[in-house]
Parts: sequence; C-alpha cells; structure tokens
Amino acid sequence: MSNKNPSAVPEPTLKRLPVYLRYLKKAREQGLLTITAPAMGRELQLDPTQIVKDLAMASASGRPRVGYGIDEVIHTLEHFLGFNTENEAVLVGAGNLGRALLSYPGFQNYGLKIVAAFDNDPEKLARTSTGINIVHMDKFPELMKKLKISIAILTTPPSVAQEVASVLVSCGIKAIWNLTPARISVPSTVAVQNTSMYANVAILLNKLRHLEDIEKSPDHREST
Amino acid sequence: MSNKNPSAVPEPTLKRLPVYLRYLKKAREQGLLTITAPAMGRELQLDPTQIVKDLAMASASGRPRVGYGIDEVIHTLEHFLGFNTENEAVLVGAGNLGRALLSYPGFQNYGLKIVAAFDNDPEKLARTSTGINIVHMDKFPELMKKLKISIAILTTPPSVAQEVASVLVSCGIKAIWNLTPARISVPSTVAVQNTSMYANVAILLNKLRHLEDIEKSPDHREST
DNA sequence: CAGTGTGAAGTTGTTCACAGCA
DNA sequence: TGCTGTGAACAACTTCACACTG
Repeated sequence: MSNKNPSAVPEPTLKRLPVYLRYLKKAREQGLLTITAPAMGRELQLDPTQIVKDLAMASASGRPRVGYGIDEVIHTLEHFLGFNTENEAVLVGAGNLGRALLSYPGFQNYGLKIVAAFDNDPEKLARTSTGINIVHMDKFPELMKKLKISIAILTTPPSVAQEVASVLVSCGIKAIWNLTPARISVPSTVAVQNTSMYANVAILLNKLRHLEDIEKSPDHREST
Repeated sequence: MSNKNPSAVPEPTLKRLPVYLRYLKKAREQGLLTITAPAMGRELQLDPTQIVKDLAMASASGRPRVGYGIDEVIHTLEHFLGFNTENEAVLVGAGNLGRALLSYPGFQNYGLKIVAAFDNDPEKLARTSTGINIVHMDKFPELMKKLKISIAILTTPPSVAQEVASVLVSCGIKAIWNLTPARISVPSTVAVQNTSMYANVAILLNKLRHLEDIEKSPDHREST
C-alpha cells in the first residue's frame, strides 16, 4: 500500500547521484580530468561497485584502467537529474523554513527555480527576502493560471498541510515537495516527496544513543 | 564499505516513527483514545502490518479488536525516539538554512535544543535570531569545554564542511547532522546523519518526469 | 594488473498469510 | 468478526565474484 511508484531508477541511487555530482564538480575545480570509481569510493565512503552501477543508471560510462571523464559525467548527471533545465516552482508557507529556502542559493544550480511564494499570514506578505514576492494565498489560483507551474514546495504548518495540498492539486500542481511532518493524500497523478526534518533528528539521536551504548558495553572493540 | 551501523532499529522504521507520533498527537487532540493500525494505515497510506511491526520495534503494543492506546503509544514513541529528553546541540554555520533551523520552533518538542550557534563570518555574528547568540567559530573549542555537548548541526557551505567537521570532532562532538551536500569523513565513534536538500530535489524531479512520461505514453491506465 | 561492467549471492526491508484473541 | 502479532514469501538494494579491456 506504500506509495510504490515503478520508477526505473531506485531511490537510493537517486539520492547518491547529487553527491557524486558535487564531488565531481569539486574534483574538476582542482584540475582533475578523469576519476575512477574506487577513488571516489574512498572519498565518499561508498562501495566502488555501487558507484559504477549508479553511474550506469544515469547512462554514464567510463573506460577500464582510466576511469570516467569528469566533465562528461557532470554533464550526463546534470542532464539526467534535470539539474540543468530550469524547473519553476512555487513555495507555499513562508515561515522560517520557507523563507530560508527562498533565500537558499544553489537551488538554481540544482534545477529548481522558485518564482513565487505564498502565505496566509498578512504579517509575512510585506517581506520580499531575495527578490521573490510573498503574496497572499488567495491569489494562488489566479496566479497559477498565468504561471503554469507544476512544482510546489510545501512549508506550511503541518496542521494545514493537507488542506493546502488539496488546493495546490486543484490548481494544477503536479509535484509537491512536502517539508512538513504531516503526510498528505493526493491523487496518484501527483508526485509527492516527503522531507521531514524530524525524521532526521530521530535517526541522528538513535545513532548517537547506539554509539553510546557500544561505548558503555563491556565488549567495545571500537578503534577509538 | 557503506556506513553500515548495526543499529537494532532499521532506518526506514526510524523515519516513520515520527510520522506516527505526529499523527497520534493530532488524533488525541481530536479526542480519540485508541486507534488501530488499519485506520492509521488508511490515513498515512502505509501497510497496516508495517505499522504494527514499527510500533513493536519501539516496544509499543496494542490489544486485538481494540487497537493501541494513543496516550500510551505517544509516550512510548517519545521515550523511544529520545524526543522527551532534552538533547542539547550546537549549530555551526549561520547561513540561510542555519538561521532557519535556529528559529525553527518545534525542535524543542522533538528532543533537540539548540543552545549555541557559530559562524566564521563576522557579518553574521551580530544577529541573535531567537535568543540564541551566534558567536565566532574561534570561540568554539573554548565554549565546548564548558558546555559538554555531543550533537552538532552542520549548515556551513559544503566547501568547508570537512574542515569544520574535523574541528567539531576534535572538540568532542559525537553526532553530526550534516545538512551540507558534501560527505564528511569522521572516526567511526562519531555518528553522522546526512540530509541533503538536493537529494530530495533530485527525487522529486525524477518522480515528476516519470509521471509525465506515463501521461504521455500510449497505455496510461491511470485513474486520473 | 587496475579498472569497468554485470550476473549471482547475500542482506535488508516489505508484504502476505495465518494463528491467537476478545 | 476484526484486530494484533509473527513467521514465511517476496522484493529491493547492496556486495561479491569474475569476465572483459587497454
């Protein structure tokens, strides 16, 4: 019953590709022209085979004994991920996180261009952060007709996430990046990517506690 | 070679538990006292068995025909996740995302309490956001000796992430929430949780493109 | 050799099937 | 009957083993 979409590319791979991309860009800046999967694996602490398979998924290929052409792979990855095409998005919910994302540089380099922001709170409408106007949610349907945008970034309070999401969908949004801890229900024709900060806090705390437990336990053969 | 930590609790479960927690809190506010896994599954679009197994991981149990006691499970989950104990953390890198997290309400309710923030840029030191002072990174080692904090939130530019991470570790940090797209190397005695916004953008764009492909393809038997 | 590429094996997480229970 | 709880079947992802290449 889980949101299984029959994506050709496994999600774990999709998460690693931007990591490779950043690493390759750094490597190129340092003057490197080619790189091997084992070398990358050492730096990024990943299995070399994993890297080879991931890159193959993005249809990048290398040459035995030589490795991968960095420029070539960067281009291939950017194309594959859609990072070199401008995907216009709107942001809904100009709270703390929302405004941070508005002023986040680099999304532009990663394919996302936020062109408008919305909020219900009149308090927040005055602010313009970095050139992007924050307008009242009432204007959303009207503006959406003009803009023809398919991506929305949802950073409202979780209590209204579902309600807002439904509005987004009814106005033609086809992909929602849900940064609230609430889970939203949308038609199967709409893509949702959940990114909850709290989930990451949970994992971090768990890892920490686990390490502490090992430390305390009698048989901690950790290499301190 | 991947960062395999032999955690007793699978990471996917750990990500879902906070989702349950929020949902249960909402349900309790609406006056509900008990809830069944199938009911939750319907709302959250998850397999009921999944939920039962996840809750069992957190050592919460229910009664057949009745379901789970909401208050009880909330308490169990909060305890299990460490959300009801105050885990003090420092934030390093007061850029856009960093300052957003500083003023993010709710981390307190999720076990994280940011008690200090650091940055290298003198420009940013003046600001105090929400009561938390942003002080110069030079003061970090000194302050860490006093504070005895084990968690750091890393929100620097990726180019200095590794360098800063090494400083954190040398000052006794035991867990790093890495919100930069760079991957950092730390001793195996230190926990790292990577949360890259770009990875999520990549997944969202891929899902969107995939849906568009289905739409265009001749045999789209999607229920619109 | 030292790397890419790939099929097979292994591991982990999810879904199914059903026993137990009120 | 409708739920929890759990062992078994299944699916997805990772790691291993090795053929292939310059």
